[in-house]
Amino acid sequence: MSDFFSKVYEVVQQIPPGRVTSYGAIASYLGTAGSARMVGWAMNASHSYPEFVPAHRVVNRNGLLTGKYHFDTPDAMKELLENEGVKIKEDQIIHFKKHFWDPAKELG
DNA sequence: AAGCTGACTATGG
DNA sequence: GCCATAGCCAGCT
Repeated sequence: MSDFFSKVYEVVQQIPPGRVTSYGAIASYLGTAGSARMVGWAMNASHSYPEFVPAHRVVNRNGLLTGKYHFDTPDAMKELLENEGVKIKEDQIIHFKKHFWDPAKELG
């Protein structure tokens, strides 16, 4: 497992319940700004990671649940978020900015 | 081994 | 404000 993937998982695991962040924010925090795709790719590969990775708390910059179809069911991502108090409408997080969790800001 | 792909984002028309 | 284009780079075929 490359360092990049491990670091992505470590950051994602530190996202508090009810909070969300974006692929770009994580990439930027890891010093690989512009490689947001790799963060998404890491999520795609998170199933092979030995620990639980709350990939549902990572969405695109618009708060859109673009990765919902990569879960067991298309509604799994939405239900997980709503279970944590995050409202979803039309596959988009309501008050996204309010729930946004910036790793660079929260983790220093 | 060489190319394609993608859970993204910024930019320009 | 929506559509097209272009960087990004690791894994998969």
